[in-house]
Amino acid sequence: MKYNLVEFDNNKPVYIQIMEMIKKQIINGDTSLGERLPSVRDLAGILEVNANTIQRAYKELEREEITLTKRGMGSFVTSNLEVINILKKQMADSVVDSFIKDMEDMGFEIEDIISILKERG
Amino acid sequence: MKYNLVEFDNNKPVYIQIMEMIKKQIINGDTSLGERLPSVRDLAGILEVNANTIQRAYKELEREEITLTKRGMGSFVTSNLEVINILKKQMADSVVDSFIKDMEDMGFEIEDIISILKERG
Amino acid sequence: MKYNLVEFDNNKPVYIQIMEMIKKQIINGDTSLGERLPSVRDLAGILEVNANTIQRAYKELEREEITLTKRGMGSFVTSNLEVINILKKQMADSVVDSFIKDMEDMGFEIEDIISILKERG
Amino acid sequence: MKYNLVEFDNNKPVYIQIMEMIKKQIINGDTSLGERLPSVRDLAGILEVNANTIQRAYKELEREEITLTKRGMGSFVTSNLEVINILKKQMADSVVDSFIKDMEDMGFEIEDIISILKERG
DNA sequence: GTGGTCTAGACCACT
DNA sequence: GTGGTCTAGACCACG
Repeated sequence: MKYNLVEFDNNKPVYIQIMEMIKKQIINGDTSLGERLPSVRDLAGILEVNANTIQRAYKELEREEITLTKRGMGSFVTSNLEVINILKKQMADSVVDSFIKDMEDMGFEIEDIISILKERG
Repeated sequence: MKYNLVEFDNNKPVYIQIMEMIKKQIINGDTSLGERLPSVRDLAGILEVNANTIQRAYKELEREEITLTKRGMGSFVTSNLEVINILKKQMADSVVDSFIKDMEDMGFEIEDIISILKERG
Repeated sequence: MKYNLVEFDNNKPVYIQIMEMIKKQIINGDTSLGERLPSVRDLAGILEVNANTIQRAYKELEREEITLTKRGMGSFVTSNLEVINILKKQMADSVVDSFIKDMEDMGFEIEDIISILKERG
Repeated sequence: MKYNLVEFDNNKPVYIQIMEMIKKQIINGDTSLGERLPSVRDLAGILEVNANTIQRAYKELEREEITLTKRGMGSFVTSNLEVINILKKQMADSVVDSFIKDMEDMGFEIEDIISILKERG
C-alpha cells in the first residue's frame, strides 16, 4: 500500500479519481486482498483533500463491493478473489476500449497504434 | 464534417467533450482547415444541448487558437497548418501517455499492452 | 478627410467606435464644417466592415445633429460652428473625466498623473 | 476591500467592467495580495447582476493568473507580487496610452493636455 | 442568420 | 456555503 500526493484532473470529480487510484493499487497488487485501507482522515491528509471526499470514494467502492467497512475498524479490500479478477478485467478492458476509440477517432488504425507503442517501449 | 448526437460522459463537462470531439474531427481530417463549423444553434440542435454550452466550447477553441470567429459569420477552423500539426501531436501524445500510465498503474508492461492490442487487431 | 483601416476593440460596438473616429476628425479639423462624409459603401470598404454598420453610425451622428443627410447626395458635417464647439468641449471633457477617474481608481493623484504625462512629453 | 453598486456602461460587457473594477482595487491597494474576493453570489447581490456574470469575470481573472480559485473555498487574489506589479504597469500604461491617443486624435498636444489637467488639480 | 452577453434558476462537487 | 456546469430564453451587434 502506498499513496502519495498527486495532481488531480480538474475536469473530473476528485472522488472518482481517488476510486480509480485505489482500484489500480488493488489490481497491481500494491494493495492486497483483505488489506485495510488508510483511514479516511489519514488519506485525506496524504492527498490533501477534504475527508468528505475520501468518505465518498470509500462509500462508492463499498457499493461496488470492492471494499467493505467494519464499524470502528475501517475499510478493507474484499478477500473475494473472484471480485478482484472481474475488476481487473473490466478496468483493463475499459481503459483499452476508450484508448482505441480515442485513437481511431483521431484517424489511427490498430497497426498505427501498435507502432506508436513499440516506439515507446 | 459530420456531427451526430452522442452520449456524453457524465463525469466530464459537456463543453470539454464537445471541444475534444471537434479537435478529433480536425485531426482525422473530417473537418478541414479553414472550414466553417456548424452555427452555435445548429450544433446545439444536433447534439441536443443548450446553445450556451456550444458557445462556450467554441470560445475555448478560439482561445486555443484552433478556430477563429467572425462576428455574424460563424466560427472557422484555423488555416494555420502549423497550429493543427501541433494540436495533432499534442493530443495523440497525451492520449497515449495517459493510456500507458493507466496500464502501468495496473501492473502491465509495454509488452503486455502490445499483446493485448494485437488481440484486438 | 482621411480614413484608414484600423483595428476595432472587440468589447465595444463597432458603430460607436466609428462614430468616435468621425467626431475626432471633425474636432481636429481633418474633416471640415459642411464637408461631405465618404459614402456608406466607400467607408465600409475602407474600414472593412459591413455597410449596415456604417449606416448605423451615420444615422446616430445625424440624430446627434452632428451631420445631416441630403437624400441622394450623402451625409454632410453640420455647418453650425456652435454645434461643433459644443461637441469638442463635451468630447474632450468626457475623455479627460474618464481618464482621471480611471487613474484615481488605480490610486494616482492628479500630481502623479501630470508627472507621468510629462515623462511622455 | 470595498465593493458597491455602480452603474455599468451599456457599451461594454458587464463582466469586463467587473474585471476592471477588481483589477483597480488590487492596484490601488483596496484589495490586498492573497485576499479572498467576495463569493460569487455575494458580489452578484452587491452589484445586482446575475451570479453567472460574476462567475465569468472571476474565471477570466483566474485565466489571467490574477486570482486563483479553490473549489468550495472561494477566489483569492494571487500572492505573487510580480504578477501584480506587471498588472499595475500594464493597466496604467494602457489607460495613459489610450488617453493620449484620444486627445491627440482631437488635436491636442501633450502640453495642452497637461494644462487641462493642471486646471483640474 | 450568426455570434455575444445576460438573466433566472437548477443541480452537482467540494469544504 | 462556495465554485462549476447547464438549461431556457431573451436581447443586442453584426453581415
